[in-house]
Order: sequence, then structure tokens, then C-alpha cells
Amino acid sequence: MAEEMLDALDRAGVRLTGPRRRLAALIARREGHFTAADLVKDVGRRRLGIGRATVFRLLELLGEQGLLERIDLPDGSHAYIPCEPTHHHHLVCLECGTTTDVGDCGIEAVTREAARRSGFTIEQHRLELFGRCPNCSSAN
Amino acid sequence: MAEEMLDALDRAGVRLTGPRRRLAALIARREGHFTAADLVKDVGRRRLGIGRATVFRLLELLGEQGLLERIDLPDGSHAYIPCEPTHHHHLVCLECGTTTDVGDCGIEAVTREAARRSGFTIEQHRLELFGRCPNCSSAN
DNA sequence: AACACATATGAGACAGAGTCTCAATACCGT
DNA sequence: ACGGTATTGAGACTCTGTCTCATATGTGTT
Ligand SMILES: [Zn+2]
Ligand SMILES: [Zn+2]
Ligand SMILES: [Zn+2]
Ligand SMILES: [Zn+2]
Repeated sequence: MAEEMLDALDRAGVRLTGPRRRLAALIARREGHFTAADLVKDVGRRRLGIGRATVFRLLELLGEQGLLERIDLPDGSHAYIPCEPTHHHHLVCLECGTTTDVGDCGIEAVTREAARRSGFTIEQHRLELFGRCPNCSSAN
Repeated sequence: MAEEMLDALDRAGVRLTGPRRRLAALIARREGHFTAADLVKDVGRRRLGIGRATVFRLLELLGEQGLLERIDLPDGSHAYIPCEPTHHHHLVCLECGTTTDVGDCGIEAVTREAARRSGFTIEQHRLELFGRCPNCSSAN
């Protein structure tokens, strides 16, 4: 998982620096979604001495490579999800943060229909599903 | 449109104060989506002397009443759209900001299918469609 | 292995969004 | 008109994210 990110960075032609390697490892060991602040806290806790700016820079880079997707939680804050670089959507557990990928399942048909009705040209869409994962559902 | 908001506020049991009336009027005359900062700027331009905090407080109130929906633009910033309080989704023009409502068009089926596959209990979802409105499409 | 130079880094300043507190004010039922 | 309570504006504050710039570190070349 960390290797995957580093490979992608290499392919993208950027340098494989120490901070980037350490951050990739931190991201790889996280579960579910996380915020930039979470990562910064991890860095602090392990005294890695990596600057805040560097964390944000890497998040942006990985986002561009499609390995991280930024979602907007219902409370308005931003979170990241490690991701395959193909188009798909996310199911986010509001309790434990676990996420699952969801294939398009017919969304394309919905956007086509919306385009037809409205006359808009649709260029991108964002679908986020929130709820409880099987674990958290049963352990109510 | 402004009346609609004021009625809803009245029904919600909050006071119909001067600042709220003036803000409702400002919101009513906006077109397309707008940010909190846009509203604050409007207030400043017209020297209405309404504090920033009051603007945010009203946006939250109207959101709770379902008359305003907060969306997350592709660049990560938040914007508001005046809205009917029934569940639906938005088509946002990336060029001029125009928005159009879209009924569910089959989204429910998509969420049901996603729930079945993943075992999640889905509680809410957010679908945002971005593109160009008929005007902006033709005037390329 | 050392070099040269572009890229990346950390610190901290900065800008913007949104929240909070609190004394002063304005609404609204009586 | 009055009184109690909800609301207000000001400004402090917190948090997110960006920017700058002097320094450090990769990396292709020798
Ligand atoms: Zn994904
Ligand atoms: Zn869960
Ligand atoms: Zn709407
Ligand atoms: Zn348009």
C-alpha cells in the first residue's frame, strides 16, 4: 500500500524523499478516512519532525495521482480516503470511519437522465453515502 | 422567497429580527449558489452593519429548516443553495453558478443496491452534479 | 564517489472560515 | 408600555490551508 503510493509518485516524476516515504507509511497504516489534522497529529506523536506544509503538499500530490480522494463529511470537514485511481464512490461509516468502495451501480444512468432533463452538460459528479458499517450496525 | 424563509423561521419559533429580515432579502435576491463570504460582502457593501457571526448563525438556521443546502464545490469550498425542503439534488454550473434541482431520478435504487452489496445501513447520501448550464454550454 | 543543480523541506507568517463570549439591544407575549 | 429572554455586533479565538524563503536533500552525470 505504501509501495503503491511511492511507485505512483516515482512515476509522476517527483522525488522520493524521506518525508514522503515516512508519510506514505503513516497513511498506509491508517484505517478508514482521516483528516489532514489526523496525519499532522501522527507526525507529532512519532516526533517525525515533518512540517505541516509538507503533509498538505503530499496529500495534494496523492490526490492528483488518484490514490487519495477527498470527501466532505456531513459536518463540513474534509477527509481523505486511500483509493484506487478508478472512478467510483464511497460508503463511509459515521461511527468508526470505515469506508468501502462502491462501483457505479447505475449512477451513470442517473446523471444521463439529469442531463437530459436539465439541458446541462455534466462534467463531474460526487456521490457520497453515509451510514453504519455491518459491525457498527449490529453493535448498536 | 424571502417571505418563505421568514415564515419558516417564524414557524421554527425564533424571532423575526431586523437583521434576519434584511439577510433573508439579501439571500432572496442572489442567483445561483453563494458562499458565506459572498453574503458578508453584500452586507458590507450595503452598510447594513450586520455582524459576521449573525450571518453564519442565519445560514445555519436556514439550513436546519431545509431552506438552504450546503454543498461542497469541487475546489473544496462551501456554498449555499436556496432550496425547497424536500430531498433532492443539485446540478451546479461551474461557470456561472446557476443551479437546478434534480429529483431523485433513480438514486434510491443505487443506494439500495450499494447497501445490499456492502452490508452497510445507509443513513444519508449526497449527490452533487457539476457541469455547464445550457447557456454556458452553447456560449463556449 | 563526488558534484551540481533543481526540487523539496520546515518554520513560521499569513489568509480565510467558522465559533465563541459577553455586554448591550431588540423582540414579543402580556 | 413593560420585562424577560432571545438575539445582536464586536472582536478574540481556533482551525484549515497556503505561501515564502533560506536551507537541505535527491538524482542524473561525471
Ligand atoms: Zn475509493
Ligand atoms: Zn463502523
Ligand atoms: Zn434545491
Ligand atoms: Zn452556466
